[in-house]
Amino acid sequence: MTYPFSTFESKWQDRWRESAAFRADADPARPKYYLLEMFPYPSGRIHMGHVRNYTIGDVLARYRWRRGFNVLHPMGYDAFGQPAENAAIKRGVAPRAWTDSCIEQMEMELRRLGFSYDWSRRVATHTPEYYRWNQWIFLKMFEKGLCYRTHAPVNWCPSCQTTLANEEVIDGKCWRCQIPIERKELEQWFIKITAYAEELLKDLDQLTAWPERVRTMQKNWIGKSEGAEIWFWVQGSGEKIPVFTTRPDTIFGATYVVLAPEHPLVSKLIAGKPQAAQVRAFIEKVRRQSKEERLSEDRPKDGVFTGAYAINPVNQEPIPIWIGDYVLVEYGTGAIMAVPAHDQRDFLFSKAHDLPMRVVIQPPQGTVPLEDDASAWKQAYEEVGTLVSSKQFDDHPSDAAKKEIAAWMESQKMGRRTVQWRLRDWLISRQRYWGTPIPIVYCRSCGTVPVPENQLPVELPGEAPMTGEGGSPLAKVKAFVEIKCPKCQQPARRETDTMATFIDSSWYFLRYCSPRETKLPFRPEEADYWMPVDQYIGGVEHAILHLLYSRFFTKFLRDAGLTKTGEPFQRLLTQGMVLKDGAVMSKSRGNVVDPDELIQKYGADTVRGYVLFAAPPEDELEWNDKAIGGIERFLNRVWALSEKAKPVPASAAAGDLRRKIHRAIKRVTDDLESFKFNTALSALMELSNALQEQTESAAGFREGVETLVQLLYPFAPHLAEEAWQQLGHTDSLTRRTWPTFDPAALKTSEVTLIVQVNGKVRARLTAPADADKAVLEKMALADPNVQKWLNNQPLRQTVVIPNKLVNIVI
RNA sequence: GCCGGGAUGGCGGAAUUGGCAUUCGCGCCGGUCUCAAAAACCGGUGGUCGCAAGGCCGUGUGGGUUCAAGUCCCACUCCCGGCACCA
Repeated sequence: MTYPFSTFESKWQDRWRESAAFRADADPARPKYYLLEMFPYPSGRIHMGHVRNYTIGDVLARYRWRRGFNVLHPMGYDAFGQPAENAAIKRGVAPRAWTDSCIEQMEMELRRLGFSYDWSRRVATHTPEYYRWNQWIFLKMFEKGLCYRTHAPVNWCPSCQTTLANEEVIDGKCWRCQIPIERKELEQWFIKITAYAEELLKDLDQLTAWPERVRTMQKNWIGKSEGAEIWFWVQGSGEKIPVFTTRPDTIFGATYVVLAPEHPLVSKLIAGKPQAAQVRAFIEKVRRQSKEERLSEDRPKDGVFTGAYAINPVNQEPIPIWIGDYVLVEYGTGAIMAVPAHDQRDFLFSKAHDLPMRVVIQPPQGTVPLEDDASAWKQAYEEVGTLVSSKQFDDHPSDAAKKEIAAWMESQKMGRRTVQWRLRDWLISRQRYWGTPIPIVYCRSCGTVPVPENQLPVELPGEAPMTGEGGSPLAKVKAFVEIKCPKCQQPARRETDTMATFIDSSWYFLRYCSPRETKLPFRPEEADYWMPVDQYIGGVEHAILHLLYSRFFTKFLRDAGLTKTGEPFQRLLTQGMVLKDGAVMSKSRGNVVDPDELIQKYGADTVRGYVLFAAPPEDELEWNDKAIGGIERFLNRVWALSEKAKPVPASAAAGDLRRKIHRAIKRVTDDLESFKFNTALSALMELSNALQEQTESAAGFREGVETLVQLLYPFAPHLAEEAWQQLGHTDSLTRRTWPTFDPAALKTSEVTLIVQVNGKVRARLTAPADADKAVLEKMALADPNVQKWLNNQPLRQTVVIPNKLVNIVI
């Protein structure tokens, strides 16, 4: 017999909604708490990952309300994206209708879990009221020169039929469909996120309440390298080859230069040279290779001599210019200076093509010097050391020489100090229908014209032919494409690509602050009150993509004067995945557990309780169909206790029971502050077990049950509210002040100490709390068990830790 | 290769931050109730030796510090995640 959850869960959900229990309004007089969970893509039904994410958020929101905070806890839908469009292609449903019905279904299921959202702030990114501000922000960026359109090699997913940002390519595959991406040369829109690279990197240091893992991932992704650009002039021509290096200290050891096969200078260098045909054949060969093939490590480094020479600026030495497949055109300057003695890749290349090596760094004194004959080496020496054969820099330590040589070369106009980033500008054009139209018009006489602000939103047409055969569907909608130029009124064409949907989610947390605002994306004064998000919760799969873009957007909007916040998310909790049989739940594996079915069977509180109890929030959660029964039994017992306590008059708890009650308050409170929901529930179970052993006439029985119900509230709010009412209260627990514990109540008059002999537990003794060290030592030595182990041997040392232990060393 | 995280009973996981290893829950074993089963409730449950009292061993491996180590230090193994011919 389970407790009658089905009769009261919906009742409390209705009551919370009718009383607007979780409605939040900006109120500078009250401390705010902005709690946010990553909003879902409306796929139709919620899955266990959603349940876990949103349950964690709900526990914290309810707890914060009860701690007196003004809590902003909104929910919405990240509603643009490919699944809706794919459904349209497959089944002929209009994306908007499909999306709207998915939202409806999802919201019903979310409501059945009793989450404490301020539903009045709901946003959905596919509405013109929302996406017009994507366009508005895009135009602001365009004004500031942060949006540009250019012809570039881009990532193309042949299955999704669209371009992708670098962040959307995982292991050379599309993040959405796992299909290997291709390179294409296309004209596309980019956002200059690299303009914020330095700040995005630097501010990671402020994010001390983010998981180290996420900060490291972002740091790696941004990839800052400090070094120098060095200019090598081509012998007998006016051409300059800039190379980037992080090791200017090795410049005197540069014995050749290597260009990427795609380097723009190649054709000039080989013109009229006998090597020309061979070079062209090599470039053709490289072009035919896939990116993975070319980048796979431990394959021999292939290359070819151009016939041209460059001058090493520091010693005027002519050195050969090669082309090599290990040099990437998209990083640095697409060309390198090769120092085979001190770079492993150059070392391997020089071995393969019999190129000269020169040692310019010797290991620090006291270690074995390098063999003079470098041809016998097995690998390059990449460590620090002392410079040799480097003219005026001889005997300088290599790490200091990095800066000295770079500065000297800058003064001699041989190059400049510079920084390279791995981060690329963000490609945002998508050749898809279901997204925000890019608010740009192309005019024959005026060129690229931004749509004027007063003409926003550029509405997405309700229908477009979607064939799945590629090409932007909007290009086929005449009424959309053909327009008069906003500047000269001559016939012009609209941009027909849509924006990457990651733009939608890059500022939605600001929109929640003023979800119905019509003049601006959000009201600055409201954002100033609510922002930053105090606690953000979501999956670690967004560690780079969404979190990096959101940080960038926030910084841009700050610089545009709309918000004072520079970092959107103060604290970040990345919840672990929900697994079944050791694997992520998926339809194709057939290991999906449907949350809604479980709610029917066990009730929302049990499902919530289980996902909180089964594992710490950051860890993976292995679903166990049997273990959920443990939570069911626990909640049943709480229900039974509240029924038992109903007729019992209040009486003050004392002694042991009082201690257990206050201990539970302390533990649950501490655990909520540090997100240890699993141990918080353990503490509640212990209190419940302790009450179970009491008769209802025991002093403080009612107090114990009432405390249990109060502490259970954030985890199982429906049951707690119902039980609270059963116990004769008329107020809702939602706004009732969180219980506090009395530190004095935690103390006991007697404590059990352990007695160790040589570090092993040999006896236990009961002593008054805070007893004197000498007294405890005496008691311990008098214990018969201890006597037996001491066996009259002389004592060497005795360690006494009051209230804990006595350790006797013999 | 570089960076980040981890390894504790049959299982999920605890351990007041150096002080009784395994809270709590699942599973399993035994019992109560029942014609029976389920549910519920009660008891037990790291390994090993022992009739018992009790002993010995035990937190990935090897060493160290300490009266005392899951926790600190050194060296390693394996697993998970990120980056990577990035110059």
